[in-house]
Amino acid sequence: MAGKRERIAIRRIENLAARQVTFSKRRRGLFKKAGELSILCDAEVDLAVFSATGKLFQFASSSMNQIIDRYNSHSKILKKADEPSQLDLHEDSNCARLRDELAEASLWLQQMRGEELQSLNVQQLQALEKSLESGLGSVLKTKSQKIMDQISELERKRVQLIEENARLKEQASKMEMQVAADSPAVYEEGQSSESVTNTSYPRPPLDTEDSSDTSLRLGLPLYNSK
Amino acid sequence: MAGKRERIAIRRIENLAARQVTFSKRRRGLFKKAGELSILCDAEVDLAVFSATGKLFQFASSSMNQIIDRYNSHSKILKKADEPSQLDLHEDSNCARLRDELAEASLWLQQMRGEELQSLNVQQLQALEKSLESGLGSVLKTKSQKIMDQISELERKRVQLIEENARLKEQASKMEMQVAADSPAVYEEGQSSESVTNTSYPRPPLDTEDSSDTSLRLGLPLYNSK
DNA sequence: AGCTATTGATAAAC
DNA sequence: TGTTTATCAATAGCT
Repeated sequence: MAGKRERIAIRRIENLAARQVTFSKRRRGLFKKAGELSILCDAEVDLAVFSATGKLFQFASSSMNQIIDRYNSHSKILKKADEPSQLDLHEDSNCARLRDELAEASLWLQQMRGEELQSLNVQQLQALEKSLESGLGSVLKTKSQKIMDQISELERKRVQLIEENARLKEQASKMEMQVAADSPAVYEEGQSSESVTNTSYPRPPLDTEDSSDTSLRLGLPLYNSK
Repeated sequence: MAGKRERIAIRRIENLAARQVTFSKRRRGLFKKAGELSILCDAEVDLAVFSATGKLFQFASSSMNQIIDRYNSHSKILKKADEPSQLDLHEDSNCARLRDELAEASLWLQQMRGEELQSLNVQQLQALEKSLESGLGSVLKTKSQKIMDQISELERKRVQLIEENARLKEQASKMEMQVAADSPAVYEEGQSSESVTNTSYPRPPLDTEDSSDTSLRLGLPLYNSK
């Protein structure tokens, strides 16, 4: 009949229909397991899944997140029916206001992230676009400034090191001459002479420790939580 | 050896040790499946799990949520750890968490608007930049789509009106001929003839009512989601 | 949407 | 916590 199942690699399913079917199946499985974990282990589990088409599916074991669900789907009615008194009796007006504000803020955050946009009209979308462009501009400006600051700081440290290096080389040179005066037969001047010359034309390898630190913070990601 | 597995009922595991073991195992399983779903189906998956002791575990498939994790998890953990019993302080902890969440959301909204950026490091700024670009892309896409939809709708209505206009003009023409037959001495044909001709070359003023309606929806706000 | 053969998850024991 | 094993549960490929 059916079911010559094979293991599948965990990478994006290219076929659209197959991807949608798998999404539907696995999503239900995930939500089921989320619910089981919250019940079995007395844990709070908040789960949100956005399909590639932007549709939102949400699970929340806590009452607070159930409130946010109100904005999105049907789940409120179901959850409320399960525990009607738990929530309604304990909430004062202050709490209710907080919830509303949070729900609104959440919706705004979603929309700034490009989700839940269908309910907005063209003018609202344009306002959002303007806001995002403006924010992006500030972010880019701040980032540039921070990077420039780091470069300046790096340059300052580099100059400092060069000066220190020159001092040290001069010191070494003096000591060497002293040593040479004590035992004139031995020649070891070549290396230190070259080093002193180099301080006039500083080269990258000099500030090894400092530059590696800075370049990490500048460009490369250190962590990936996924 | 080991492993005479039995099915278990989905209810709170009373034994603490067993509950913790199960929490650890099932949590890992849940996060694994969350990751698989996000990759396989190109979906965004955000998952947060609080243990009964208040420890937070989070998974997020989007870059922004990864940053949110790092940015906020510390305070969340501290806040949660302060609450000893969830039964006694259920109401208070709810409110406290609401306040925390709201504060976090507000900060994020500010930062997405380009404010309060100084506390972020370059890496966080870069993630924010990426998120804003992504959101902006979605907004532009949605806006374009909405505008195109409105144009299509407008075109559809226009065609409809042209057809209706043609029908009406034909009808009028017939009635006129009838009238002319009744009183042949009176000449009034010029106007109607011109109108019929015009249906072949539709002009803007024809769809007055419809175009004003559409331009309103295009440019001016009709609704406000708040 | 249903149906199975398989893979995958995990309860129990160490 | 990590490992192992026997079982149960989820689901890939078909219809």
